[in-house]
Amino acid sequence: MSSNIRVPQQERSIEKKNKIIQAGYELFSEVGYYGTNTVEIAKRAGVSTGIVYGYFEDKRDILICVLEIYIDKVYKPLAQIMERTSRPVDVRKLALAMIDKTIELHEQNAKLHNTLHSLATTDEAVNAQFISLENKITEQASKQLVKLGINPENITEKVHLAMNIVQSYAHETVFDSHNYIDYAKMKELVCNILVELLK
Amino acid sequence: MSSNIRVPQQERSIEKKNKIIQAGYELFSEVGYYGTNTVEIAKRAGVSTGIVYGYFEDKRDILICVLEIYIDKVYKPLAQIMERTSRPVDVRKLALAMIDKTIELHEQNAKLHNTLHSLATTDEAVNAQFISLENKITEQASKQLVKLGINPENITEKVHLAMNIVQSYAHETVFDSHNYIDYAKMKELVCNILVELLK
Amino acid sequence: MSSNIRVPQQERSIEKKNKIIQAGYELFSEVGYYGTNTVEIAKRAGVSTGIVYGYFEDKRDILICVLEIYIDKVYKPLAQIMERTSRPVDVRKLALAMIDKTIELHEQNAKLHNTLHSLATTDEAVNAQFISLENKITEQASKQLVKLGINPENITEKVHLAMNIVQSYAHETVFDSHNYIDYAKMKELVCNILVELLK
Amino acid sequence: MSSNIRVPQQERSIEKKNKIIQAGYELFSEVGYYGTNTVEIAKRAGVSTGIVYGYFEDKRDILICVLEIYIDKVYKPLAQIMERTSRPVDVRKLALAMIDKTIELHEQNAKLHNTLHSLATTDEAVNAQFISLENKITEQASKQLVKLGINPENITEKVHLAMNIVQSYAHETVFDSHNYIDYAKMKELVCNILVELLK
DNA sequence: AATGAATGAGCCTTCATTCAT
DNA sequence: AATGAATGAAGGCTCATTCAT
Repeated sequence: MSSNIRVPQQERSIEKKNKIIQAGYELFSEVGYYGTNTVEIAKRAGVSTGIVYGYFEDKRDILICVLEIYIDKVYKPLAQIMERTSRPVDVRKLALAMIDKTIELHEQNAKLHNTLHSLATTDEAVNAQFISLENKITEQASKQLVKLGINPENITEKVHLAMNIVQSYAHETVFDSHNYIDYAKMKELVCNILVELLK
Repeated sequence: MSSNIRVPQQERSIEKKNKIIQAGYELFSEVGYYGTNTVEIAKRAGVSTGIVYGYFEDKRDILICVLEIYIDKVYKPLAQIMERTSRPVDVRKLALAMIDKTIELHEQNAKLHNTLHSLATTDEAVNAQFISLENKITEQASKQLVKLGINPENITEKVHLAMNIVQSYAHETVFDSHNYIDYAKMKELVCNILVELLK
Repeated sequence: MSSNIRVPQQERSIEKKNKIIQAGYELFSEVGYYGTNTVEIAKRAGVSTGIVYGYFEDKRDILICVLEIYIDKVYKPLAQIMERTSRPVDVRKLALAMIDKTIELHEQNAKLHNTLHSLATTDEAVNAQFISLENKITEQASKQLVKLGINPENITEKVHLAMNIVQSYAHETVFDSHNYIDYAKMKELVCNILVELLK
Repeated sequence: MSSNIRVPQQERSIEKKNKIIQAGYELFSEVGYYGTNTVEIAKRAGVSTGIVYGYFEDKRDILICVLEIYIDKVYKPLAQIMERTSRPVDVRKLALAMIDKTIELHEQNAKLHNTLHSLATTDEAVNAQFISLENKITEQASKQLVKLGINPENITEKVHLAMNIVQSYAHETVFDSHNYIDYAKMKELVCNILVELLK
């Protein structure tokens, strides 16, 4: 029963719940969801196995909470950049800021990102969360750009596409796997594309 | 021991090995790597559980083979499109062809793609294969484009970026999760970007 | 240690202990001993988990107390019927009264009865309590019947057997599982047997 | 899936399945259903834990099979006594035979009987099996008695009641818990009742 | 006397892998 | 080369009991 799950109101409890989520965050990042077991999560969080099930329905429930944290971590900084942008917009500068922040976020979360994305294939709730995240980002950015005077024609498609391109690029850069690629040059290309797209 | 693994020379054996790989391919696609067990793979392949370990070292070894097949399936059709393109190049037409083929490939393999990508996070060999695939595609496409008269400046970066953008778009379209997106319009945008990038 | 178990002398404490026993009574009845957990008992009793172990040694100890209550609930009403019977005895009427009361008791306690009986198999103390209950009933009824002028020959055996037969019948009736049985007719047969037995 | 459960056709397999059931039979008898764990069942059966789940869906499934065996063990001998009785019927002799056989059966199975009966409270399938057993015995005995010339009036009720009385008595005797009871005398009383009931 | 969060042993079950045939 | 029954370690989860407050 979901009703048996503790909704921690005391500070200490919230702290403990967060510790477990944090432990899950780390372990899922390091060795994936299936490479992590509940005993390990408990150990890392510094609690007993049993109490984990005092705070979470099951292992998947921890994942869902980790996902929430992840989404917050990713969404907020990007939203902030958009919010803080004011007229007149320097699209190139804005693009650059978004790229750099996305890279930074990816550096911290790339492995978890992959793990979560793969689980989205089998878990509808996880998938739904991801979709909703993209919705939120696209919507917020679109509105803000229009407000800032960007041509509103097909703005949603443009922004969504821009987001994907930036994501792709950040992923590339972080994993830095292709040594024949000049990532600085590529960044410039990405910037150009974004500028062109939103002009 | 790797030395105990049969290298099937007899026709029948090769056939059987391929059946197992095919079964793995299907099951990993349908329910993911961790949702598949070896008994199920054997059953689907129409062989005994035991013999699976006559052809493969372990479950992961099947995955590696599935990955090879996957890579072939994805690489060849795209390479073919490039090969068959001849002067004078209509970049827009070529871009469109690549997009459509990528979408088609994604439609058939998207779930497996996700599964494999996530495993790449924890399995270096899987990761390496993916990187090598991208290398191959980029390299081949770059050479061909140069041969066809496209401006060779930063061609590798351009092609790689183009690839990523197409991938992103294909993924979006196939999963079609954002109902506020006009995917036809977005495709046009993608085409424009590619044309601009490679002109 | 048994010495750490509080013997509640304060009214409030006794009340609380009884509440726990009552909660145990209900839950053991509803879902059996193994289907009940101590957290649930505490919740139903309106006390904390911890304090349960202030009043009881362990979960089994609660069971023992529930058993005592159960025995009282069953013994007293039957004893009363015997006590209140006076000369001249109408054996048929008495038999009927006992049958009806036994049915009534069974209706309220049949599931707990089963649960307790099964535990008697593995728990000697539980078993002893049951035996002692039957002893008490048999003894009291025998004495009373003799006092009322019933033939004392083998009276203990007769009474004990009569008890068992009534029990059996009550169980049948309450669970009413065999739809081919005319329970009213069977009741008549039981009555006849008892009358014949005690004449 | 039930389809994954091996239906053992090979002799060896049947043997092994029976060994597991036998182990369950013994352990459930000795320490009850909840006092038995699957590792113990496997150990006693001389097999591994895993293979238990090759033959049975889960622990409860073993119970169901044990129940089937139990029912056979109880039903067949009693049915046989009825079958082998021929005209002219000596009801007292028949009653005695049934009593003695019931006692014998109880001696071997009383503890399991209790365990199963208690589980019937929480498990509808177990309960249904018990009811069906009683149905079978009653029906068969009734038919046979009528065939043998016993007065058919209310025969079902009479037989069912007789069964219950014999059961009760057997239970008493086997557990021999009341040392003030002369069980031989009581047996005589039971016989008288049965003779009277069926005359 | 009381709370309820915390503990951790133990349970049922799964599944990659091995082995007797 | 092939079978599929068998193994047993490991995982998720529960719950009687304890303990810090």
